[in-house]
Amino acid sequence: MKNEELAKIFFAMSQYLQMQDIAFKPQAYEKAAFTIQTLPEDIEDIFQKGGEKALESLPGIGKSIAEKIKEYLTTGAIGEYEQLKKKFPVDIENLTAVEGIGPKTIKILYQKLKIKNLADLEKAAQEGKIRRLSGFGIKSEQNILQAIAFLKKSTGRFLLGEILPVVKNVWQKLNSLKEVQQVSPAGSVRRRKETIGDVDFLVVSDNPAKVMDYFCSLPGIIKILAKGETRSSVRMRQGFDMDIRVVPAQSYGAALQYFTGSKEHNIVLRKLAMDKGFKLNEYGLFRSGKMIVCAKEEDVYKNLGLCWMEPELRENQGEIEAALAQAKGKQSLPKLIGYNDILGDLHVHSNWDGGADSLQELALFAIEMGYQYLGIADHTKFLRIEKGLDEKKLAQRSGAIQALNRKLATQGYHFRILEGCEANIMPDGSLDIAQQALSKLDYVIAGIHSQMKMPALQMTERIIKAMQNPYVNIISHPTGRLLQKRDEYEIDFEKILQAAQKTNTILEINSFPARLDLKDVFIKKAKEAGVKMVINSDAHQKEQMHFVEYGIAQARRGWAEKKDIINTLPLNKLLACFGEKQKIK
DNA sequence: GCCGTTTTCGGCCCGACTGTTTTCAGTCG
Repeated sequence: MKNEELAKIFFAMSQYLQMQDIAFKPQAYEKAAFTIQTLPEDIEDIFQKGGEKALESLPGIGKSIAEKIKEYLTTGAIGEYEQLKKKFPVDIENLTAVEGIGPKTIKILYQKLKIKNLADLEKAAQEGKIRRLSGFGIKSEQNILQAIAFLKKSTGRFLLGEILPVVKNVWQKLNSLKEVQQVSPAGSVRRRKETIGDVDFLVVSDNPAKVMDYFCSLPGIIKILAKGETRSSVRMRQGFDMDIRVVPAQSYGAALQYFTGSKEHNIVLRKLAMDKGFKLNEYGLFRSGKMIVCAKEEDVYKNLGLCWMEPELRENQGEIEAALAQAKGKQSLPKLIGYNDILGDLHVHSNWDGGADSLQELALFAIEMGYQYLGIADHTKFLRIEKGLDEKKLAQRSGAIQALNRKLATQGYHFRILEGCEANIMPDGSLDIAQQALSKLDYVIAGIHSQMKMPALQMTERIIKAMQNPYVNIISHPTGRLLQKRDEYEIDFEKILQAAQKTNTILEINSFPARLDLKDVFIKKAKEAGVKMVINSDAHQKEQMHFVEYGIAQARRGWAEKKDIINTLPLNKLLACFGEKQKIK
């Protein structure tokens, strides 16, 4: 998959063009880069199937950029990019990663001090050479050193699962201030993106100065990056930044819309506003200089002729068109699955395999969460390291589960523990445990836990073969990615979807913060293909069952509705749904 | 360089904050 490489090149070209003060082209390259980066398909496939014409049909890609993509795919390089690199032999990607350093600064630093990379930059700053340049001073030099130090220890982005608990805590604190009338997180946290760069809070207050003081003195702050009357910015110990903005009450709706983004969503929205004779910015919606009060976000959308939409949808992936259609009376926006719609978790590990908690502890925790059922999906024997169960142990566990079900029933709980397992899919697509043992379970999950670097064709066939097994109901973490660590397997997702549809196999949305697998664009594709999904926590200790919130968020980002997710079904219907699989045997 | 139900030319999102400057350029979101 060359998507990421190409996106990187076009981002770099955008920077190079900015260095040369060229207008508008940089944005064009940036947009193309973004399109490629978020493309669900392999760009090489698109080119092979439809040639340059197919490339040009992608948003932000025209004749010139399509030609460059072709050049890269056929020759492995882009001539113009190579020329730019020769002209400015600088490490753009890493230098722009330094906060406060942009293309113009990079150009000056290269021309005056021959700075090409991070090491050069750090050295020059340490030697006090930067402060002597016109336009720079001691402060800018110090900021560069601090930013480099920050860069060195931070990965730049954080998992939603790491950030959201901190955000909820700060949110609660701000909410309890009497000077605060309204407060909400905005930005990618509000959209529940899988990784977060920094956090934005939006506040309405009758005493902004007090709020700023309070915010800048929160525990866990290691640096105040900016403190103004309406905006402040701080760096947290964990390594991420938090911003706060105070806005007037009559601007709150517009501001919340604006700062929630995404950037791409907003650009389209502002264009739409302009077309209709409005001007839209963070302060409100204006018509010939007059502000139309938008105290609520709904007001902004309504005035533009759109329905309000959930923040998780705002990625310019068709939601604006859908909201336009919906405002005209056509149900087009999805009715997203709610955060309380899940009735049970079907992927939890007990202490029968490597999990931390007993069946009873897990069951009681699930009951506390309001679940009606809980599926125990312990590993099977291939995963020795996780103490995977063999046929004999599975049979023993069955006795324990049935006994516990009886005990819970006598205690008056309307709750059922389901017997499942997470079998390992071997390289040839077979499972690591006897069919006979699987036939006795309520349901079976199968997943890949080894040999993840197979070529696309083989890997796809491997998963499809597992789906063809009449006992396999669910494929766990179908693409195998680990955020910030490991890419997804090489697979042909379209083929996987076709097979899932044909075999009545359910695809998992794994809620583990580093997995969130399926990813949003794949969820959307699965939904469109009519393939059912299940949102599971993959908990190895009971508290991790709360991870399901991240899985639901991911499902919502993929436009999933309640009807697309099988563990929103009551128990009898869920079991009937598993039964569908057996019919094809 | 891209784009088009006012279009194949002439537009392209916009404001706060910083650090350096005396009026603004660069960066960021």
